Amino acid sequence: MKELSKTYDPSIVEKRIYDMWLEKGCFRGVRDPEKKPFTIVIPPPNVTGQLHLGHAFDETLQDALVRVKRMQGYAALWIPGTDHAGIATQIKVEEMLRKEGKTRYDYGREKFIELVWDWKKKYGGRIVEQLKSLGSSCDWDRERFTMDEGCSRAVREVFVSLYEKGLIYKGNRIINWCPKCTTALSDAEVEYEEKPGKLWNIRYPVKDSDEYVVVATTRPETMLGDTGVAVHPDDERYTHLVGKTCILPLVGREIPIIADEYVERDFGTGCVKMTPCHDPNDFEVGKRHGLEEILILDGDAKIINGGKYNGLDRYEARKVIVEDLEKGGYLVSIEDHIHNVGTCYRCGTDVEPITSAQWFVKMKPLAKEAIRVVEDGSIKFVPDRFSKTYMNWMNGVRDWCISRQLWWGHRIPAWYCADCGHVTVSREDATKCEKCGSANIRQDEDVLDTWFSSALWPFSTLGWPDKTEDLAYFYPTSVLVTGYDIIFFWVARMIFSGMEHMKEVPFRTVLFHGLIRDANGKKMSKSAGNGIDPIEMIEKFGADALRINIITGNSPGNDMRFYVERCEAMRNFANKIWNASRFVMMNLKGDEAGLPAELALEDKWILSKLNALIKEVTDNIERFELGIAATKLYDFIWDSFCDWYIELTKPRLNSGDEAAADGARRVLKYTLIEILKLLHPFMPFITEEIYQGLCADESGEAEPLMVQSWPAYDAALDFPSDEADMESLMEAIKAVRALRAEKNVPPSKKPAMIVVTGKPEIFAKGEAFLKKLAYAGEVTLASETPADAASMAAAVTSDAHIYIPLAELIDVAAEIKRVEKELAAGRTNLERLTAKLNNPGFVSKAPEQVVAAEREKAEKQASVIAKLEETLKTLSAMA
RNA sequence: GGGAGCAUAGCUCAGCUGGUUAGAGCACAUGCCUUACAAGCAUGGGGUCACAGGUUCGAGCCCUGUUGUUCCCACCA
Repeated sequence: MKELSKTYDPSIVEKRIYDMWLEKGCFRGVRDPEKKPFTIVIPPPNVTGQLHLGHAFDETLQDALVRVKRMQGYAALWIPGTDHAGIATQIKVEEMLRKEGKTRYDYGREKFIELVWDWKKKYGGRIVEQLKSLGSSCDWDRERFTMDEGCSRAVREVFVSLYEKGLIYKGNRIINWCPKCTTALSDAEVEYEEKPGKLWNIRYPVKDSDEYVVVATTRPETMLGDTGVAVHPDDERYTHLVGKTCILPLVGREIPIIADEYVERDFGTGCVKMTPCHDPNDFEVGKRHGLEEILILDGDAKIINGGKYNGLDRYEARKVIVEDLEKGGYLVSIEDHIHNVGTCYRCGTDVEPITSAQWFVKMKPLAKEAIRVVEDGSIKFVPDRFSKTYMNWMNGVRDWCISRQLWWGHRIPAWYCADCGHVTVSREDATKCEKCGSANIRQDEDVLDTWFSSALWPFSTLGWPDKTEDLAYFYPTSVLVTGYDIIFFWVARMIFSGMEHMKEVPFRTVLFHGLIRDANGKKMSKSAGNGIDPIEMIEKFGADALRINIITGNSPGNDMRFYVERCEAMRNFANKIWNASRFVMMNLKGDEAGLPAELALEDKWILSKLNALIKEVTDNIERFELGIAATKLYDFIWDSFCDWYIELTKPRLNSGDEAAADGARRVLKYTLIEILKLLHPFMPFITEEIYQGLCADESGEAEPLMVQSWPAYDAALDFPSDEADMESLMEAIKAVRALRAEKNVPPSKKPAMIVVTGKPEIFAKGEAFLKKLAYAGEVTLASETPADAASMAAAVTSDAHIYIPLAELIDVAAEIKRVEKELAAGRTNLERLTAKLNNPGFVSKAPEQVVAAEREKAEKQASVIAKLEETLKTLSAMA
């Protein structure tokens, strides 16, 4: 045993404990045929990122699960790593260059990529260090990076194999384009935002006629790319115009009027301008009708192919074009219109739909298995409602645009032959065209979507595409813990990737958590300045306080608000545990091992409660109800153990009866150790620190708590009747305390107490407790009401009637009022219970236990009422 | 337009399979420096569990509807 310092200082302890775990290799995931594997892969944070509360939430849940399973004897493995985060990282480095007045083009591709790697080496370790400060028990020897050699090989293998299966293709299609990041985006990377805008109604004259059609648009500049006007085939207003052409204002181009069912007759005029290159629907219609495709925006969203408007930014062009339309008499009206604008999820810029040659993953065939495994429960979502979200998306999934016009990322392994035009897609870097053998080939400039590599994470981190032993042992992973906000980006893509390449689910269960918001319920963000830095919380309150704060009071999938005050409360909890442990240890002799042969009533009470706690907490964790488990631990430790049991042991510890004191010491130690084990997954540092002190041998060493085995429920430690007896005593103590508090009797005043009870054997055991916890002087047990009862205050419980002579404090009138109030409440309750018990439906249909419990309650209540009535009678006689 | 969540104490939230008189933290009130802890102890006040129906012996929990609120998906130009 080693003495604990007077106060707990997490900033010193946490570092030391973490290093100890590392040094002893406690985090290592080791294949063991005797054990069952339990695997978690970390959702890789952006390598350039900083730890925020979202990560803290994520990592804490994972760490708690891994630590529990490790203690339960699984071969637990938690694989850490980081994501190269294509756009995010490239933007960061480009921002750095901009400060020097440079762009990536000043350096060129190769040099720029080198700069990013330098940046990664310099700052990539930061987030990893921050994860460690949380106490994450990752196997750091297996740390991975989505662009390391192995992951890159996996990406290459997946790309080529999907290409060979015809599941990856290159096509000219409408994609989302971010003009600021100058790259294509996938559908998932576009965030829609409702913005107030305008609807411009524009008149398009019909050729060789004085008729015209009026079309509406929210983006007038796109008219430069109009190559048709569409009406509904059954719309009689326009049937005579179908087949004719109109003259595009300002441009003068002759464009056909076509009929297509896509058009809603009831919206606006029922005429729609067709801009195949800049609207996904128009693109489809255009394909059906063979409309010309005219691209009018370049990568920076400046006008091209637009005559005099060329070179104007899209929004400048909009202004000028509206002015020109008005001047030309083409503008019919302008209406206010709220519409959903797609914005880039990385930079917030409005995205433009643009036709462009990009690489796509064909989703329909891959979705099939991905749907099946969630439908048939091979993968379980917690909470289950997210499976619905997932299904909706997967059922309507569209092809995934995977090419990005960036430099930082996995370059697409496709080489174009300048001689024969053939595209060589290859696992090895191609040096010649696979068709004509020409060396005049050039690799595709684009890189893959970041999420393409993260989709492979559950198996690429285990060595795939090699058939490694790790892969055979640890795959599929057990649980994936992540926020519901990346269900499409990541979870869905891992599932179909796992099914396609491993023919097996990537994980059995997905535990979704919500977002952490600020105290006002707003999303935390740097720009809003409302972010709370978890590192600051750790420094101030300790990692354990942050962890348990995040875990308690939250149920799976729900968002939570972050309150610094709660962190403080949990720091206080840590302090409580610390001090309780100090108390236990300062009383121990050091030779206590195991439970004593003789257990006192209070020992049986705490052990029985502990036993129930073990069962419940284990069950809760099994069901991923970590918040409930943590709350139960909090209540047990603070209330049952500290506020009651420790106080209950004090009489024995100080009694001078060595056998009795030894019994108390053993139970204290036993219970504390069990508590430390149960709490360890949630508060790993402080529990380990205490355990190291408590269990240190002569050399000052102890096996780490984190590798001890998880407490088990033990039927031999169930003492239901002793539990009830103890609680009867506690009830009496509380009643006396309440009485004293009401009458403002200070603890220094220790009046005699006469306990009238039908259960003297219990109260005989409880005499010392009444003295210690209810500040009693002399305690006398009696079977009859004392003759001078009228001059005493009385605390009444179902098993006892405790008379306290506090003559000078007795205000008969007030006492009568108090007793009457209590009596009224008791009668109301008894009526309720009686009504229930007289209800034949209840008695016949409710389970026996429930009925018995209600009956017992009624009996107790009746007994209390009788006692109160008696008291009232004596009081009345005095008045 | 489709889907989902939430609505419980002054505030923030728990409430696990329907079963006491609905809990916690913070805040509030009163009294205590009781030899582990004032970052503490004890006691107390505070709730029509959004509303309306229904199922059930029994509903905060299950069903239907209503209102408010948040989010996701779709994108009628």
